[in-house]
Amino acid sequence: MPELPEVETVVRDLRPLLVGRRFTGVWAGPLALRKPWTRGWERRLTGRRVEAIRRRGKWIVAEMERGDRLVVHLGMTGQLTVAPAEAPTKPHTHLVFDLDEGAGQLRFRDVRRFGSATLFQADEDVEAFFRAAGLGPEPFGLDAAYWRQRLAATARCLKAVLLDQRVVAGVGNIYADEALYAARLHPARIASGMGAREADRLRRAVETVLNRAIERRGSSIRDYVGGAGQKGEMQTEFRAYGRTGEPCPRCGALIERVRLAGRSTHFCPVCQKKEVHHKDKKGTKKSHGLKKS
DNA sequence: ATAGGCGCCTGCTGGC
DNA sequence: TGCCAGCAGGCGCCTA
Repeated sequence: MPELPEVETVVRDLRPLLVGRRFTGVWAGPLALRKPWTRGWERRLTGRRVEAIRRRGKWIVAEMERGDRLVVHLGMTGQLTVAPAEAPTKPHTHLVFDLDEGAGQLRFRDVRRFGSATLFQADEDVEAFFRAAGLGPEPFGLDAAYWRQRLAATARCLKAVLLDQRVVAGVGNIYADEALYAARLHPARIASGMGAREADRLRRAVETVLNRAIERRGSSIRDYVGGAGQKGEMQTEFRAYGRTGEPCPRCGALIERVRLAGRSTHFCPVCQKKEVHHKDKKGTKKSHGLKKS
């Protein structure tokens, strides 16, 4: 569920609730998450203060005093929230951290258990972990050359490239579709066949879509909530994702759904042309006015 | 090396 | 009403 905007919202919500607080008790349920929980974690975390919390791609990193790093991934249905200690614990809650000074509890809930929580000893270990996974750069402020180069280097379709966390970290299925729609690029286009201008359209569309989603506090379709438990609003602004059979907001053609890179993919078959237009040679720069009727 | 497919989990929805 | 296939915001492992 959570892509970069959702994870960013969680981190921003949690920051004032967690930073400076101490874990006074730690509990883990019996069901395993995606990665085995670190041996001796209760002892290492109990009594420790949270110094900072940050995001990297779709990962959440809580920086603990004395160097330990708690690294959380929300998978598809993960929720990381602070709640009052007396609030009922919902089903599928797998980790609970008691906070000092009546600040409540940090709780990790995850119905499908595709999420994970891992304890590292130091920042260097977290960085080594991200490096081993090949985690790519954050998608903001990248130069055009980076996109052009990464797209040129692969014969995969655009949808697959956007979902690849090694190319750019943080884009998932929703925002891949929304960015391709905004850039008017067909998701099945082969990445290496992109022109420089198209590559730059995609670069800008990814940034624009993600920034807008952060402003709207992410998308809540089913499970997603921010760090204080409230839903996001971006789902009301989807142009392509989940709108199969509805009219395209730009041209009125019906949004189609196909399967690409193993994922449901939504696009407008008219605005997002599969074949490249060769008409933008020199003279006809502003030819987009022609596609009326 | 790289690209595609499957499995991991649970819950919900739509069609028969 | 009931059942079951299909689907879901992600990722890692296996194979060709």
